[in-house]
Amino acid sequence: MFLTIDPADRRPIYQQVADGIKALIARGELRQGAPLPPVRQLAADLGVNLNTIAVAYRELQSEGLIAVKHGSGAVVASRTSIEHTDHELRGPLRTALTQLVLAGLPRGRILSMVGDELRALTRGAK
Amino acid sequence: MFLTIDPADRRPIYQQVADGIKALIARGELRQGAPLPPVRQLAADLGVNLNTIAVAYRELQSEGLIAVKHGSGAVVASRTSIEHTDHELRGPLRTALTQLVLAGLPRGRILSMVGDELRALTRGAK
Amino acid sequence: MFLTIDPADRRPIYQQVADGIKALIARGELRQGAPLPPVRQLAADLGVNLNTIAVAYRELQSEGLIAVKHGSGAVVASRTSIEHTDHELRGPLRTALTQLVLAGLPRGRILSMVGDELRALTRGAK
Amino acid sequence: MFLTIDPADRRPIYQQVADGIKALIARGELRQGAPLPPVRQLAADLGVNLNTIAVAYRELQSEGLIAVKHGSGAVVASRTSIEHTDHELRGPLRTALTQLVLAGLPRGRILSMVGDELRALTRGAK
DNA sequence: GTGGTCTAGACCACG
DNA sequence: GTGGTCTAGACCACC
Repeated sequence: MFLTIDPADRRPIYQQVADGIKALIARGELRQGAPLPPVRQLAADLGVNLNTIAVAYRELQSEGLIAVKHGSGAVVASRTSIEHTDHELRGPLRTALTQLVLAGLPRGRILSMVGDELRALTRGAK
Repeated sequence: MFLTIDPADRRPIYQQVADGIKALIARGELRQGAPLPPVRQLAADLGVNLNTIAVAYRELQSEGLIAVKHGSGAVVASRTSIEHTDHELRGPLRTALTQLVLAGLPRGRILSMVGDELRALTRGAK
Repeated sequence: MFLTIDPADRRPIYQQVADGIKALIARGELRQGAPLPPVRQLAADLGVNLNTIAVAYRELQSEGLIAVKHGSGAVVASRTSIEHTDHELRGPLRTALTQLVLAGLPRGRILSMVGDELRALTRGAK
Repeated sequence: MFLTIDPADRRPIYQQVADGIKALIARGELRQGAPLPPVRQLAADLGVNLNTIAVAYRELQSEGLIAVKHGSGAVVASRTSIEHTDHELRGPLRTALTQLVLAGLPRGRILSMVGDELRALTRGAK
């Protein structure tokens, strides 16, 4: 599990953890049925509070991305697609792109950046 | 001024307002020197407290996007580019794209979505 | 924490607090990683409202001088240098020196005053 | 009269005008008894409201730097030293120096900057 | 008229 | 316990 916490990141820690795991799933590094590390271990590895990890797992579970089996840990769910409205999907994308445009990046540079990221994300999952 | 507050959005209201104005600037709907609505009016329009808008304006001012002239309102600043590290720019983009991939959208669909948004953002600014 | 509010000072309270903390950091009395007092405690100590301190902390955070970790307090950031244009730096210096000259202080007296202050500021930071 | 208004400057306009005139006096470009431009003319030259200039002149008058003779305009007063407590003088100097130190400028660079400014300020007045 | 600041007090989010 | 956000309402500063 390659997860890192960035103290400079403005997102709360639990969100960074949840987003990080989502990225691992999207990228195919965590496949369906694969076990997630125990809450206690991940908390120790990242040096954060146990509750923080628990909250992250709860978010993933409520989105249907992982299945938590009491007593035997959590595994990646079989269906790993999240239901979202078009509005919910476009919002963050628009915000991210706005930031890039305001930073003065030319359109071509932005598109190649998107291509890079997208390639990294869809490589494992094919 | 087309700004909306989404109660379901987890960002604080003042952030939604600031981001919304950033988008308007990036999109060219608010050009350099254009006046922003008075704090009190925008607050009334959106049905929020005056202070909430004031916080949004202060953020925009500290980022150099708007110039607030005490007593005569706020206008879009002449230089509207924000400095960011590559890391700060890639993070939100990666998160947004991850969400799209997890939603099961095919790569082509994502790329056309990005194209749409980018076109809307860079149309006005030429 | 030696911070004082001067009612005769024309700067707003939150600005005095932010400037005071900047001085403590510049002077090395608050080193990297050192915890800042909780918002509520500092507010009580200075006899001002909680929000006033919160605004000061937000300014320091947006300038990158402190890192605020939600739920566990604020600490002095690891990189504590602020970016400024030469123009932004010279302005306040010129204004301050003008005041000294107009007060009739001889050049030698002003230079020794600057030396005093500078020594105090760069002593702790080595 | 070489006075400029900087919209990016956070000081109110009347303060910029007053400070600018103080600098002209300190630098000796405006000597004792020299006439100041009429309020209306200066307002027109700078493109600001008439009241704004009036407020600036009022500040200069209350500090004893200029003498306003009803009907015949304002002139630089004969005694152009301002009474200030040591505290009032050191405050702005400390704030300006703190900014320089936090910007990461080495001590030598700061001292030469002070020397520059001081030389410019005391050149005319000797 | 404009924006800026501050207070008191409530409630939420995070660790 | 920490900080964050929001409200209502007051008063001030600027143009």
